[in-house]
Formats: sequence, C-alpha cells, structure tokens
Amino acid sequence: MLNYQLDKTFAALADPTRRVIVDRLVQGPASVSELAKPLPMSLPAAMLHLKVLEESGLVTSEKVGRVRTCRIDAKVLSQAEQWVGERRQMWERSLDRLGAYLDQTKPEDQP
Amino acid sequence: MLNYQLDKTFAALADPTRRVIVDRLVQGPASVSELAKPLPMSLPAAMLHLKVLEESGLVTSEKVGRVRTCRIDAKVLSQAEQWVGERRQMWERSLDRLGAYLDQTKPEDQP
DNA sequence: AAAATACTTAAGCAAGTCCTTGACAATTTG
DNA sequence: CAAATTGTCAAGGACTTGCTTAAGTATTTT
Repeated sequence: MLNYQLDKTFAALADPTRRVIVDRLVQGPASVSELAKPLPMSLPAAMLHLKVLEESGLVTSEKVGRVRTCRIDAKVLSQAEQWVGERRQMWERSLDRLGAYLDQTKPEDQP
Repeated sequence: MLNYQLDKTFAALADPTRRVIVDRLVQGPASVSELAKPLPMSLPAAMLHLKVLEESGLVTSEKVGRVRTCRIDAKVLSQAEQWVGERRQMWERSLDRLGAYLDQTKPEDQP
C-alpha cells in the first residue's frame, strides 16, 4: 500500500527552509518574494523550495500580473497529521494490551 | 528557531520502506531480520533504513545475544504530529479570522 | 569443534538534493 | 518609452541517499 503523496509531503517537511515557508503561509497567503526575503539564499533557491512544496500539494499558487501568490492547502497537512497520529495510537494500544496481559498473567506481583 | 530533530523525523518518514518498518513496529517490537524479511531489498539495505530511523529517534534498539530488537519511541512520533497539527490549526484560525472580517465589513452582501 | 544464524562493515555506484551565478522574460511605475 | 519590480530558466558543482555485492564478526545450535 504505497503512498507517493506521503513521500512527497514528509520529504517537503524535512527541510527547515520549507518549514519556515509553511510557518509563514499558515498566517495567510504571500507572494514569492515576500516568502524568499527572510531566507538566507538566492531567490531561485527559494523558488526551488516552493516548487517542492507545490509538488507535494502542501502549497498552491496563482499568478496575477507579475505576482505569484502562494497559500497553504490544509488537506495535505491533515493527511500527514493523520498518518502519524494513527501510528502513535496503534503503538499506544499495543502498550495497553501488553499491560493488560501482564496484569492478567501475574496478578500476584501486585502489592 | 531551527529544529534538527524534525528534519530527521520527517526525512525518516519520507521513505516508503521506512514507513513500512514503522507500520510493523507499532504492532510491537521486532528483530532486524524480522523487519527486513518482507522488504524487497538486501539485509544491509534494510539496516541502513533502520539506522536512519534510529538516528531520528523514532526507533530504539537493544542487542541481546546475536539478536537486535527494535521498538518504536512514541515521543518523537508525537512531536511530528504536534508540529503538523499546530500549523493546520493556525491556518484554520486564519481562515476563521478572514471569514469574520468579511462578515463584519460586508454584512449587506448576505441575503 | 563445525555449521548455522543474525547481524555488521566496507567499497562502490547511480540518482537525487540544494545551492550558486548569469541570463532572460513579463508586468507595472515614473 | 525607460526603468524598476517580480518572477523564471539553465548550467553546473558539492554533497547526500539508497541500493548493491562481498567479506567479515559474534553467538547459538548440532
């Protein structure tokens, strides 16, 4: 059950520069140069990061005149959150089952 | 505010092979060869994936005799979930504020 | 002790990532 | 129209990733 979407989403989030861009975009939409300004790199480099974010679906953009406006797409963000959350929950349930099993098989150990 | 931990966690989760390993480990601990068996690659390749998971903190392991047993560490999983969740929430709040603003400035547009 | 099991290390290679500089649109603004 | 603004494309270089095979080591098992 391969999920290429998650590959791209997690890979996009693995880079600190791209997380800074996401941090900015969750406050609201922004232009390319507005996003690039605080970053310690050239504009083309910043655009490559934006491209990665767009290809992951985390960010969409639209060009009007000479300005491209970028915004977050929460659906993809939610998918990633859900994948991690499900696994965390499964692991916690495993631990619960183990606890219950130990309580049941060795109740005499409890004071 | 750089966070190397998140770099490593998201990078680890970006690979489908490593997500398969995580999927297995949330069911409970497993040995290296048990984890490698279903994977379409050599054992050394699988071990490299395990190394990435360990360096991210998502997985810990302990060797007893000749068997290394691996298990999930939920703390790191939770951190990743939390990062994504916070951003999703911030973006939703931004949308809410925009909605409230529009309602306030153009109430006459509502039928 | 010999053989099987479980893991580890090393060398090497193809492909991908992240950044640079330089040149080049396309669209306002003066 | 000329100049400034905003974004894009292309070539290339340093580095990392994900795999391979071959050759170990350490620990049971027979």
